Amino acid sequence: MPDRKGNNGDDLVIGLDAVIAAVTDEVPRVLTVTGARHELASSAGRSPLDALPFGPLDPRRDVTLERALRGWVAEQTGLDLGYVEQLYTFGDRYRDPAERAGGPRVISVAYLALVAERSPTGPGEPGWRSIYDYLPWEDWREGRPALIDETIAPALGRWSEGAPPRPGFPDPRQRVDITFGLEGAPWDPERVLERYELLFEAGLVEEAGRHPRTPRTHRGPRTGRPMAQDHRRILATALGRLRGKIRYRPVVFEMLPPTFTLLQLQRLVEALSGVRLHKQNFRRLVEQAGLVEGTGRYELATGGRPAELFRFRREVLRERPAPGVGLPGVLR
Amino acid sequence: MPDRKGNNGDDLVIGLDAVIAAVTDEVPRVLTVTGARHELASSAGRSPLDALPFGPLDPRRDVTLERALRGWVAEQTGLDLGYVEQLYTFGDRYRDPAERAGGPRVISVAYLALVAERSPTGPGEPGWRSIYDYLPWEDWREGRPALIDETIAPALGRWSEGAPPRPGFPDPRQRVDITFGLEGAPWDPERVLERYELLFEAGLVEEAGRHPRTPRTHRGPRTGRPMAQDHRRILATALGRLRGKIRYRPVVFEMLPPTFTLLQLQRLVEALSGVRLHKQNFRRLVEQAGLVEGTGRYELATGGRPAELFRFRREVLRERPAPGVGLPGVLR
DNA sequence: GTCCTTATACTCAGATTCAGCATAACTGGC
DNA sequence: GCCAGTTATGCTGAATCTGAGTATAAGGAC
Repeated sequence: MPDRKGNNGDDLVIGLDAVIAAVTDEVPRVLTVTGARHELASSAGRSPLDALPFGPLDPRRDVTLERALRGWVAEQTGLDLGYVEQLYTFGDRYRDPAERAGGPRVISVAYLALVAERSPTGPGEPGWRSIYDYLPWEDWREGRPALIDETIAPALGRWSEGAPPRPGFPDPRQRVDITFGLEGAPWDPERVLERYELLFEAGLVEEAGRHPRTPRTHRGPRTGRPMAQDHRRILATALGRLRGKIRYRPVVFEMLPPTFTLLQLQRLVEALSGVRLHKQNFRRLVEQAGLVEGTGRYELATGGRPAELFRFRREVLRERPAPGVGLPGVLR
Repeated sequence: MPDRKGNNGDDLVIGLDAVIAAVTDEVPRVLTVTGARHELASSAGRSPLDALPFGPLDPRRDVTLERALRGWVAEQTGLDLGYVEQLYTFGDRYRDPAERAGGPRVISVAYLALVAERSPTGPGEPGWRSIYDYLPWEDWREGRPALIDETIAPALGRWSEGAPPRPGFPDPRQRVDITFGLEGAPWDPERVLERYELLFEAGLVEEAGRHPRTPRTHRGPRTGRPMAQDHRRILATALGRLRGKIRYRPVVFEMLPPTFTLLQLQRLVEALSGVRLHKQNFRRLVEQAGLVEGTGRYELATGGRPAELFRFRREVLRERPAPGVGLPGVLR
């Protein structure tokens, strides 16, 4: 594989970052790579950080950004991506630490891809890792994570006392409660990015310490597994977007086999949204939205009564204004 | 103003395109520029096309993409942008026709900005133009636009007969009906981009004819006012996104004066979404969502009973999971 | 068979939405 | 001052949707 850098030998590079998500064993996973090919500039002998798969754009050859992404993902991991959507373009200066050493400015166009998990192959030690390893406060399926009560809430409480009030934000104390669902405030599964950014501001993620210009971080406990560069921010963006999207577009079916039981579908949505759903209501909503149709075949290994196998009705994709799985019946 | 090109003298440029939207006189408008500074490469003596304001990124100086955008918008138009959000990054090859003549590959990060309309100042003849000049089929406030029945529907009908079936799409006839709300299908205000792309595929917008690789376009009647490059596609993306967003985030208040009547607010939402709303229900929804609070002052020049002036309750921005104006009571 | 487990059908109360009707408060014409 | 016209605002009843169950079905292990 030639090292075709999207670089033009000067001071600007466009990169394509991929958040490739799958769910197995009710764990939402993301494909990450580790190792030197991302020159992560860890000063001391720190172990190399996990990174999202990354590929350059070749302005001369790549016809579209998305096609370029599909191309190098296939090359590097052997994965043939199905559903792909553009997420966001990240371009802050110094988001790649190498820029400080005179490296080129790197603008990354991030994409979100959904696949049914398969084993990737290829160089760079790619592997599937739980998204909740990186964002452990996001999984509320077993109730509020202990991490929040034991670590995050106290640390944010201390931070909010000394935090300067910011224009456009309510007072920091209230902001913490609302963002993390404390003090009776409801938990909003979609505010993933807001939560990550609050933790970053409060110095509670390792990445915050890397930024020299960060105002006196309180150096509280570091939560979650860190990633290279701003990749954890990108991951948070992706999870938030995905959680929002499943409510109004039927994207989750991309992550399932052609036929599935309704409980499989429900567990998938729960894994991604991080909350539990009411079974009977979930079934009702999915069925009467016309998203699925029964096949007449049955899954027998349920541990109980056999479950009918359903398939996704692809027709609805272009049929109704806004179907989507919805989150019917979030249990509180 | 120095001609600081974001270009690095080589084969790749990052540009920032701005869709700056405002509403006056119940007409949603977009700020456009015309003229030679966009070297639109019109071969013959065609009049120069309207374009979105565009500025380069200086990789050495600009700290963030958004700040760069705010900077040159202020320089070029005198506008101080309030609400700004990143829209999408456009990077197809040849989206800038100058690329064919050996020009650099231009990747554009498009932003959506909302302002209360003011007169811009600056070079390049900027001006506010109705968004529905460019996308006239999107305004259903007076019922289905005659343009659809008289021109678009017949032309798309002819096209759909000869169109090749595409994988993942239902048959072309059905796709046309669903996308444009024909044959009893509901009109979905948010599918702006889908509609533009369908018209493009069918050769019903002028831009389609510019692409040499477009498969035999049917050369039907050209609808809507064309724009430079792929700017009309960007505008369609922006309008679709905005229509979706007002349903779940209270962004429209950025486009209003500090105090306003509920009818002003309703007319604004109607102008953007392109449909009429049920007055009493709109009022009820907005009020009980806690989005506004009365000021006790009244607007007398209503032509009838005076209307109370309200102000936006900024607190809700970080309060509730998902407020937003919503489209309560779309009249059918 | 009994017990355990999961699947699926059905119910019922409460909340929300839709579509109006009714009334209030102003202006302008006379 | 009264009337017609206009806009604002309050309120209601039906239809629909949602939340949280109860009840029943149908498999496996023993």
